[in-house]
Amino acid sequence: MSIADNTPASSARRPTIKDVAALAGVSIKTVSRVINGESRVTEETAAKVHQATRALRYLPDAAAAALSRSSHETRTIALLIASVGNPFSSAVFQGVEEVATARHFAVFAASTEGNPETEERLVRAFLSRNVDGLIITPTAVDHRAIAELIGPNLPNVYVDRDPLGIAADVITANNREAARLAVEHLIAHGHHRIAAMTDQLSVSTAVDRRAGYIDALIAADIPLRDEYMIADIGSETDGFVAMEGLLALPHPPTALFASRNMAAIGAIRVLQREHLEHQIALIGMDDIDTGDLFNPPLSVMRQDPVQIGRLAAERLFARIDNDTSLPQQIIVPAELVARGSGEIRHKHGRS
Amino acid sequence: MSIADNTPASSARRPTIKDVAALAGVSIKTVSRVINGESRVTEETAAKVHQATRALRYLPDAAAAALSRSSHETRTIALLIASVGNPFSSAVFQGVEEVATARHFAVFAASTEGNPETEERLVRAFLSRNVDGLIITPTAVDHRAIAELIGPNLPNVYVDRDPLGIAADVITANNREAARLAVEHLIAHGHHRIAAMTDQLSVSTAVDRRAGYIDALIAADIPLRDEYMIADIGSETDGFVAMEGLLALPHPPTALFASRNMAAIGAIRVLQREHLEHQIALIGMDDIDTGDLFNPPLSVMRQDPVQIGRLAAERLFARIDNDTSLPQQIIVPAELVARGSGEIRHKHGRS
DNA sequence: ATGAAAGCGCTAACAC
DNA sequence: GTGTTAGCGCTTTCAT
Repeated sequence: MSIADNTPASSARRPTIKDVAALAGVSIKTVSRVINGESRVTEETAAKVHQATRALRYLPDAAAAALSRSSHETRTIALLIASVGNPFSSAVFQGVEEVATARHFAVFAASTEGNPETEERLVRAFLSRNVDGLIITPTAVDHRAIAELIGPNLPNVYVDRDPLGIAADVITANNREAARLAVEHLIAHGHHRIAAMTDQLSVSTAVDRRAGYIDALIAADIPLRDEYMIADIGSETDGFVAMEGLLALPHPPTALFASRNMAAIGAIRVLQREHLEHQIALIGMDDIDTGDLFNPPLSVMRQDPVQIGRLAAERLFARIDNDTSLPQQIIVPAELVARGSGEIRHKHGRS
Repeated sequence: MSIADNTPASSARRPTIKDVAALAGVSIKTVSRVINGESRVTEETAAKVHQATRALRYLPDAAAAALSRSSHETRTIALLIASVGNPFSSAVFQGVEEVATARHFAVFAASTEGNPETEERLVRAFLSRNVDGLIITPTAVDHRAIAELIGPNLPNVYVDRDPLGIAADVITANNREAARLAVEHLIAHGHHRIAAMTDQLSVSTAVDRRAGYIDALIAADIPLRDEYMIADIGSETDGFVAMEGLLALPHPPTALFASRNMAAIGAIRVLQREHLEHQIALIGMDDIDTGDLFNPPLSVMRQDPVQIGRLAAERLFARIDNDTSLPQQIIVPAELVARGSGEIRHKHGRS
């Protein structure tokens, strides 16, 4: 150790396979064999290599390995969700992560925030990073451009909504039926003046849930009223404002089907403020985990977003494993959870 | 086009920089220059290249680029959260994503589920994938091994909890003060018999919040009671069971500080079942977004996990940008949100 | 059972 | 302004 110790500090560099080979006194190919568990190596040689990797804290460079591997697989998938801040999206992520982890895949997750430009930017970013597949919550636009971008050879699966203009694997809830059941439940509790709040109608789930609402009313011979069918609810504030509007009608509804959790939350805030929470029935869709603690406890059509995520990941891995069957549409049924707010009966006599 | 068209289908392969160069009639280096916006290229040449990239739907291979770039940066960071299913973790993710997206970085996100082995496995997986930095929610173990794994040159920042045994950038809430304020608030409403639920005491946040609870009691000359200090609450069920235990005491508490949202939720379920929700005061920590809709509305010390995520990401990017200052401890204050449950006064006369 | 050489897709360094 | 060469860290192919 000289006074001016200007050895090119190898400590700053991450060790490479070369360093391991040098320390173990073998060729890099042998190190590669040991790391990848190819068996044609002596116990003794393998031991030397293992010792060297541990001594250097060597971790293989996955990107370099992927590059040289003929398949180019990175053991990485991408997940595009609506928003990291949305409990539904998080639950989907949870399901995806569960399956991906079991397969030793890493997950890139990002939010589109419903924005098509963001969606496309993210798809490009992840394609560029050589993901082995994509799970996408589609935004409300023609998805042919996205599909062309992804190309015919890279596995991709859609969740929550049908992508417009393309045939692909899709995992969704039984939106239309679930909405119909919810509204039938309200009708069974004596309601005729039933309002519905949905997302913007360019989103397939909104269309489907609205259709289910209409199905139920028609089946019960209840005339549709335009002023009860509120679309474009994209935030709690939208739900809040819409509920205020409903209450201001000459004939306000006696029940509400809120087809998104944001809509339900906004509406409940108004109902509680007006002390109508025990007068007007409400069924949400998208569960809120603590809905049982609300005043009154919130009845919902409970989707199973974790399961949706799991199934999406399983479908994706099936494609990654070269399943070439036709695109599948998988439906995860929602179930009615009656906790109170949806069982408020219509009291005849209110205006 | 011959009858037996067995051209090696170039359509199956992703186009490379070579394909673009060939189509544009230039060298690959020129394509590289155009892609990376290095200016020393004729307008005309650039146009040809752009046209070729569009025609082939070319996307550069980020991994190969990173490998050849001397810095080896991948514009990718990793985030280890407690659990994707936990709203607090999701909010942290939201803050991180916001900042990362602005810097055009992609985010690997994964859950440790509080498991040290999982944490180490994930760190290895992400190091191997050449992330440019890590944001970690530390599990309750000595982190020197993890720190050695990461090495001295890779930026890493910790969130929510102090990592044990190492000095590093950490972003946390003001856990001790927040807990003290919460308990003081309960004392100010006439309570002396105040219980506290915390996580396992190997987690720094639990220790700090418990200390704040003790601070408040000591300052008010209220004797500590072991049976009121419940640790190891790791799930809603734990909170539920603990609350049942508290109610079964000879002298049950008249107020509760629930230092995790799971604890609060479990406790409220018991209180509602026993119709005590308007008798026993409760303040949570970790906000529940819809706590205002509970019966009664839930008072909390509201942390700002999105802000914690943002600050963590900003700190990480500062390190990535070669900030070499000493490790920083950043505190994000929690604020008292008084919505009702925490303002229930002690009614003298109850046993 | 082990190693040498070529090359994955790209950028760095240097030529012209 | 543009092209050539070398090489990032690894796996593949082929030799020994």
